[in-house]
Amino acid sequence: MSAGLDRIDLKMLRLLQKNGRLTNAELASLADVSPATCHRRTQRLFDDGYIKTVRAMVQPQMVDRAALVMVGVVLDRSTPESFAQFEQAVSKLSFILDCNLVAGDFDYFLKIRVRDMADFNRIHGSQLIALPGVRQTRTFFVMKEVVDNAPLDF
Amino acid sequence: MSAGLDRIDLKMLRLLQKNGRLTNAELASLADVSPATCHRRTQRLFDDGYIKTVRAMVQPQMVDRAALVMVGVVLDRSTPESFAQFEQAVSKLSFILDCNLVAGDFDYFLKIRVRDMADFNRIHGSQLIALPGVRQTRTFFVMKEVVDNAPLDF
DNA sequence: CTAATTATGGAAGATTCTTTCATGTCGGCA
DNA sequence: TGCCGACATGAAAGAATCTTCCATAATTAG
Repeated sequence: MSAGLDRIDLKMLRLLQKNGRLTNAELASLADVSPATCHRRTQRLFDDGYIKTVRAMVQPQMVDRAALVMVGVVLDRSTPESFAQFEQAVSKLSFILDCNLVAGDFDYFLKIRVRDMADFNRIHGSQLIALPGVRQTRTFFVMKEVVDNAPLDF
Repeated sequence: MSAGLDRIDLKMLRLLQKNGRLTNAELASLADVSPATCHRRTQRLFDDGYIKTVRAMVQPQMVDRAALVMVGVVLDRSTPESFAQFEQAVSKLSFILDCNLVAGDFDYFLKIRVRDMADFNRIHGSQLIALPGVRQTRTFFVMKEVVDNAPLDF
């Protein structure tokens, strides 16, 4: 698997992914190492970039972002400049959770969270179709979230 | 906005979403409350379900999951039983990060992380098309991740 | 086999957590 | 207005945890 990670590192990564609030003492106990070693190893996992951040997963419904929408986007032209312009504009829209350049019938796929359908319609009309170089969008309203942002399995 | 959350709660939620490793003392200082109050409020945010979990965000490349794929799925029949069977099977596949029932040309959208394209092809042939009730799948390989799992804006 | 490098756990001072308690704030009600 | 109850707040202090130092053990290179 990944160079530089032994069995203990992997165990710690999995534990921290499941529960980022484990204290160093708890993690040490679960990973069968001393608190001192655990502390050093955890620091290394952060310093070397194995863990990007630790994030509290806020329940969307609780902060009025219950509606999830997937949007396929086709651009006018498939030039690097067109792509770059689109991507730069997308990065400034905070309601866009995912934006991926894909191979297939679309150029980009967006994952968007908003308050409700009315909110999405407003945003679609005013901000999405106004993104640079957009020829066409196809909207897929999410009716049921079966799996949402599952932890990485490794 | 959300009932039961004042300005301080929202600030704490945003801070914890950005950095789930903030100590209580740090969070208290950033939110301009005493550590005692901060501690009580944080506990309430967890107990009342505003924060689902805290998760270390593991860099996929570092654990050999560099390939991202979006898959649109169409089922044979649109019956509740068919949907339920499909969803139950999907929930057991740990490489599926997102699974959403959508309105539009597909029944479901999947977001999948694997090692590489070869790995996906193997999984597609052996596990995806074998899911119960699948009539057709359409695969969109992600060529560039522009925005990946951005924090909620609220 | 030896030496150098690296990793490990115990120990201890510094920091932080967590609870208690007295005080302060707000809204309802006579 | 004045009183009361419910709730929130910050200071304080014992308990727990963090973080670093150090001597030792394990691993690797030559």
